[in-house]
Amino acid sequence: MNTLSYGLLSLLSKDSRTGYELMQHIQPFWPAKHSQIYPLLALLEQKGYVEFVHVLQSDKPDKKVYSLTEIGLKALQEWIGLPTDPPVTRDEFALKVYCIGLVNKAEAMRMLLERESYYIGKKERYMESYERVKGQSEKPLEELEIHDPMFGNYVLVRKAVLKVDADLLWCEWMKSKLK
Amino acid sequence: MNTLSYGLLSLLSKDSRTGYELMQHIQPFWPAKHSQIYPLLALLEQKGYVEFVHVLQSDKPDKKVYSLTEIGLKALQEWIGLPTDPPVTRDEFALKVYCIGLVNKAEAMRMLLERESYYIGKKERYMESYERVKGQSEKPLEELEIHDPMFGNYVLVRKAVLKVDADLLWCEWMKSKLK
DNA sequence: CCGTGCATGTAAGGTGTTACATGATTGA
DNA sequence: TCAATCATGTAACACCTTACATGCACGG
Repeated sequence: MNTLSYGLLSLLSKDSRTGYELMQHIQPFWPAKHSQIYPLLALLEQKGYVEFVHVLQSDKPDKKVYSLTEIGLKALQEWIGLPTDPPVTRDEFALKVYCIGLVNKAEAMRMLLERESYYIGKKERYMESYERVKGQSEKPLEELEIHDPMFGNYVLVRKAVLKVDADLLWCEWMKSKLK
Repeated sequence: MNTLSYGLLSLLSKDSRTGYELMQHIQPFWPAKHSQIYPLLALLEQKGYVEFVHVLQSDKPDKKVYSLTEIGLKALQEWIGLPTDPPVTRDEFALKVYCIGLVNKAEAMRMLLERESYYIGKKERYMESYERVKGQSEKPLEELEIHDPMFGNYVLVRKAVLKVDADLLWCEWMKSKLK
């Protein structure tokens, strides 16, 4: 049972989902391709942590809708209390910034602006998520507390926005350094 | 030639270093173990991107001090201009936060405080790096510009501090949510 | 007509971690 | 005395990405 497996259980603790949907929704937390997820779902099913129903579709391909079982829920709850690995980030851009003196100012500025617009796009998508969470929540977001179903979504969107704001602040600061 | 290989060239563009030192200094940008670095250095040497001298030591084990060659520098400069992969972060804690409603408030608070003290420790280490950079720089840091040797270090420490401050801000905000 | 989305799966290859191997010095 | 640091390397395993495979519907 690796972290990705528990991540899949985490998502399934809120909604029943297909492998395809799980693949899409786990990206912000733990990027993974479908080729990694489908075999893990088969394993989780073997262990009895999840079960699925076949749903036949005529226009689209048939699908398997997975849901969490009782013993899957127990495994998930145990995992939450266990020691948590520190986050790991790998950023190719940081390596390039380290030796940015090897290129001229104009080239460095071009790279920075490209990265900045990447962060701007990310921020836009986070704001959309924020609106979606607001729409799906019954209470105003500030009143949500730990046992509300949208609590996790809410606090994680907040985390993502704070992070991308820090990145954008750094870009702004960097631009003044490259003038 | 993968990203880690270029990362090693990036570090070597500033100083000649042993594999062991490269392993230590690349951690903040691109975490890697020595078992991954030593074989890559051998490959880079085969390709002529780096060269090394044996340095015999009596008290400590002998070492190989690697440095960047002319053609290694050219390869590095070309890579900088190439499209840059987006950063990838995998954070087990975020997955747990997503379904944090499965545990009680006290347990959630315990986990949050643990993560907060992890960030506090990180911030301390970044402040130490900041002081080290300040000590090694000839000019005041605010006056450094792109072609100064400490520029990369300076702007990356700044980036790391902004990031960890955002994380600590989120922890503070979360604590009020769990009261 | 061509690409994208939906939906599942396998195979091969590249990347990253853990463990094995050695051995002197230094500090707790 | 036990662990950590320095210093290199290999082997086995786990994890992740890319490519192969199929096929219908829909929009540009």
